Amino acid sequence: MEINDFSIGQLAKLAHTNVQTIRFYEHKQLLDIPLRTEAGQRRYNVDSLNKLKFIRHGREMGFCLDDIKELLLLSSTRGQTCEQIDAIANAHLLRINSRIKRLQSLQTELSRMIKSCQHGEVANCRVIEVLDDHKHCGKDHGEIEKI
Amino acid sequence: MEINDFSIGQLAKLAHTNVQTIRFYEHKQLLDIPLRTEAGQRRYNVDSLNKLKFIRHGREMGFCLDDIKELLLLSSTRGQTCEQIDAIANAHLLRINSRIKRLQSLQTELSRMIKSCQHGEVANCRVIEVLDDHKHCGKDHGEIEKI
DNA sequence: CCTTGCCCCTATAGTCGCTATAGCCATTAC
DNA sequence: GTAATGGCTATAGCGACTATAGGGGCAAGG
Repeated sequence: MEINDFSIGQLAKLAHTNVQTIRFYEHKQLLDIPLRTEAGQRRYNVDSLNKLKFIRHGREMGFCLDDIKELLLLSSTRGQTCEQIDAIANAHLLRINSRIKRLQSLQTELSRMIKSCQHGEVANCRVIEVLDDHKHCGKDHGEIEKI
Repeated sequence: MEINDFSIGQLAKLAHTNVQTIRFYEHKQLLDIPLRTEAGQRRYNVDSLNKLKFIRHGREMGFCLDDIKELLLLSSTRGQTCEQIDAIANAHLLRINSRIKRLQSLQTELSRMIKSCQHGEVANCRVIEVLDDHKHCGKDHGEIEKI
């Protein structure tokens, strides 16, 4: 394997990704269309590897692919201020914050529910009671946020 | 609208759901197959409504449909202990706890990153730097948990 | 009588970020 | 010769819906 010419399998190993994911990113236009060998196999270089690693880092931090696409674009326009980059990061942070809040209130509700269950018969099970409960019905049952 | 015979649209309103979701739950066998009018329209009663509300409450608490299916089943087997119910709830609580932890560490990392950005040029942007960073490469890049 | 509007029906595709499968081709080792 | 490996494309699957296309029935208004 030369340092600047590897197959999709080699690229996958180097980036700790798997092969289908790379083809998927190509399809989604996050990775450029690579050169091909005569036999039709994709060939990559260190630039592809760096781009792929960038994408994976972004994913590890929870950015969606659209954000990452934008970040990739912005990151290559050296010479401008990073306002837009910061905006994307900040928006992401806000999403994370609200998701944490949502999960924490679920956590509270769930543990209270579980604690108050007497572990007796199903008929008296507190968990079922809560789920059966219609007290809160008719209120704001909008979208159920992703948890 | 009689109290014990309503259309899918009426049921949807009563449960603050939408019509397709009801058909979807039927397809997924969470709701029983309803009776039909001569014209082929679904007809529901209060039992269907209660079951649907149960499902929605479960979803609001973050249970997945498989869990809810199980909970529905267990809730109708009156006379047994609620061990299995508690197990489902506890497993769910654990999932929520670990998701909170994951999100909190992302939160920390993200806000540190944003804070340390000097809001200058893209070339020096701390956000891009972190995403470009290969220090952590080669370590445990397993699955990316859902956030 | 005809149109408009509303509600219902089925079947199918789209979301997101992959993962997995089927079925094929090319290279390499034995 | 043949088996293993790794590449290719195209397509389906996950979860929990949502949305769309294309159709039918029924009542009120013109």
